[in-house]
Amino acid sequence: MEYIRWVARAATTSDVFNAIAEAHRRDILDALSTGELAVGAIVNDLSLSQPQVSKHLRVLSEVGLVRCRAEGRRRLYRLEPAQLRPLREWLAKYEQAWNDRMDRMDDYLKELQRQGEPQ
Amino acid sequence: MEYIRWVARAATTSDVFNAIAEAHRRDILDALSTGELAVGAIVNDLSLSQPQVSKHLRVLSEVGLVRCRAEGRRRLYRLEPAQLRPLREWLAKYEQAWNDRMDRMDDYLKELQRQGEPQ
DNA sequence: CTAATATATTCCATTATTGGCATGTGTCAA
DNA sequence: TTGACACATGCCAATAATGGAATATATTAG
Repeated sequence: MEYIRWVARAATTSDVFNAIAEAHRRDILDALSTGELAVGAIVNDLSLSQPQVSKHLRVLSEVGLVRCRAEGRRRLYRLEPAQLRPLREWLAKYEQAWNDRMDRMDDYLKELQRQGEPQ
Repeated sequence: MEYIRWVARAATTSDVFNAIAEAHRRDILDALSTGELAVGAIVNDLSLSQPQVSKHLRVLSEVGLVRCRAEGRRRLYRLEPAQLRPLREWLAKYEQAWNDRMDRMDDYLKELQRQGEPQ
């Protein structure tokens, strides 16, 4: 009797977090942050191969981070920054923890300062 | 004569972006956002296997997102939210693009409103 | 119509990542 | 000292993700 030992991984649910995990994809988003660009322009700007760029654009497109518009035989991609929202919101949950730490740091510095004062 | 056709991938430079790309690791960070936790507590809270949690904690540790403190035979992990900074900074670059879009949306809504007004 | 251009897609080899299981290591209790 | 407990690590199988090369598709130019 054989048992199944290997379980499928949590479907890579290609989400925004995964999309921006790749440095090349972040580079592409950075390039697009200045405005709409054709695929060829990205290829030149970043010195990546054309299929490489197309594939990364596909991933970015699937999570809604970029949108495409055809102009003649070119495809102009533009950033869709609103889709960074899940990331923003996730990060926001840590603002409090971050501020708390800063407060404690502040208290610590004040304590050092107080101890340095003459009696 | 053989040529090397397969190039090593850009060293996975396990960075913060990769660390938070995994949903389970985000779950762990979320659990730690309430305070220090032992490995066993995370295992119970998230219903993950112990080695699974330890491995994810290792990744998070390597990018500095968590820190570990020994107490007896337990390891207490705590969040190090300051290390989310690269993420914050990267995201900040898109604030402007995001605001611009919001402004345009605002203009658009105002335009709709204006058109709805009687002459 | 044909050729050239721009981009997408397919196929494939390689590497990375994940999770399960087993085991190692350190610490505490009896 | 021995055993139990808490955690880390190593090994392995499966699968995902990346990039290169070739090819398909669509659009424009001549």
